[in-house]
Amino acid sequence: MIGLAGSIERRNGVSLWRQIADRILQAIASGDFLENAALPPEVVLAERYGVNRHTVRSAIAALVQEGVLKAEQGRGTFVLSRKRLSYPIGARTRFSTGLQGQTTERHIALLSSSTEPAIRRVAEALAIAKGAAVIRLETRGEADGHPVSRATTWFDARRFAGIEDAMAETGSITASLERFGINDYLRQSTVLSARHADADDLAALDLQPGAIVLVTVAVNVTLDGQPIQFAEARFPAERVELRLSANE
Amino acid sequence: MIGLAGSIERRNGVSLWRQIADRILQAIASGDFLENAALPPEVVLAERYGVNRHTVRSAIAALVQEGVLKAEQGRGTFVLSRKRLSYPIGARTRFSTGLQGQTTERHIALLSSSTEPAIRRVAEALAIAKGAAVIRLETRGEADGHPVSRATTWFDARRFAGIEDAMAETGSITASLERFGINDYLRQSTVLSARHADADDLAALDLQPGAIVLVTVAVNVTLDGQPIQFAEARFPAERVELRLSANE
DNA sequence: TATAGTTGTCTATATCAATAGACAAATTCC
DNA sequence: GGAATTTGTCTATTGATATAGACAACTATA
Repeated sequence: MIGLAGSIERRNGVSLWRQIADRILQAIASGDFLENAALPPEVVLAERYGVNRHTVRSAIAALVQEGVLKAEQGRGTFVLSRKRLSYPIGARTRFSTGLQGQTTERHIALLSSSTEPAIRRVAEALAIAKGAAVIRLETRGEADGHPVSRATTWFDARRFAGIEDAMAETGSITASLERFGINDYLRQSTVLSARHADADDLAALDLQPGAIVLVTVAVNVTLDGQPIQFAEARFPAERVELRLSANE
Repeated sequence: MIGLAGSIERRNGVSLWRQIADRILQAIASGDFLENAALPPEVVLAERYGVNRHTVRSAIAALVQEGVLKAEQGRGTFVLSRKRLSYPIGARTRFSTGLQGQTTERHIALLSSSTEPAIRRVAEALAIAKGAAVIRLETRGEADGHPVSRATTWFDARRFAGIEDAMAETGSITASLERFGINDYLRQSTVLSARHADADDLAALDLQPGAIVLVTVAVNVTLDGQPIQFAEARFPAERVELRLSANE
């Protein structure tokens, strides 16, 4: 459904207020409301969704808490935050350059790093032996101070020893790979899915529980096709959309 | 998070049993369980997620209802359904050819059609005047008898008058466009997001309420760049993943 | 200054969600 | 046959979710 409409389901394990909050977020993110625009009054929303006014209030309260809406007694409820960020995905997907023009500042924060044996899917993606040592980086992408992605990245530990230090210093995957003599790389494959955010995502992305994350699982390769990086990234669906560009 | 793990959130508007059902679905879809494999016993799952056994039972009951699991008293609970379908997206995205090899039969069912004035976003996408007549098709993609997508598609009514009949006959967008002299077309842009399924999606895709859908908004163009089709498609996240291929 | 329109707060009630414990029923395996 | 394991059913209790109605507090404007 496009727009604010679409009906609401009961007894599904998702509370009515959460469903309504989702709808409102969706409408705002799709640009159905201008910034600072007033939402329809609570009574109208309640009637539109066929629920009690208090239920609508719960949804609004959650979004106010989240910083998306601002309620003013006597006046109305107003939209604070803007459209979703549009994150481009293609052969030359790069975090920083992808958000140019939409944000003034962006970087990748290294949350933690570790060395571990590769589980099957990591080993297959990187074309190394199962159980071989890999470096795992836990990172968060930030734009203008807001978290926009949460990623887990694996590198072959033999080839990229110390890449965690490079990441911590530079805040950029591209810059870190340059230190290992890789000046260009391509995205070989991306697989896309979606799910509810787990506790880790919620904390790192500053989400309200119940939020949805888009999940990309990707392999980056050198120009001659050698896999160098395997990553699972989570994007908050209410703040980010993914744009697949035909060119590149 | 990769796997069955990842913790559970309380007081978020999404019930615990729904969150656990999501996790189990995710794990099955990612291939963590073979077909006919036994799930860990309820007591184990309850401990793993830190909830009461009855809560796990609610999650399992929902999945049994949905046809994903089968519970047998005294024996265990078993996985019925298979891995997710992997739907490729690229410059030459086609419904039928994309699922070749994964399914034996697929077609697009026309649910309804209508002619209406173009709203702003449709007009912009098709590069026609706002309010100009467009044909809207409501369709469902089916593979081996199971619904895998639900789409709303718009065409310029002047250029594609009667395309709804072609769709009803052929069950294919590609075949229908051929009747209008279009033998090849490219996907110009795809924008990807995710949200909870609304009532319409739930019914058309045979989903349990609370399910998540992946949403693609795409424009198809002729080889010389003329927009011919604008579409919003919804895919059940628990049954379909989107694969972005580097080539094409 | 009234009045209409809006958000905020309160009380009450019913249903759903989650926990807790106990035991029955079916299966598997010794 | 008997023990261990597993799912199925039942009762009871607590807190979250949703409905209902009434009224207060604040804003804008006629």
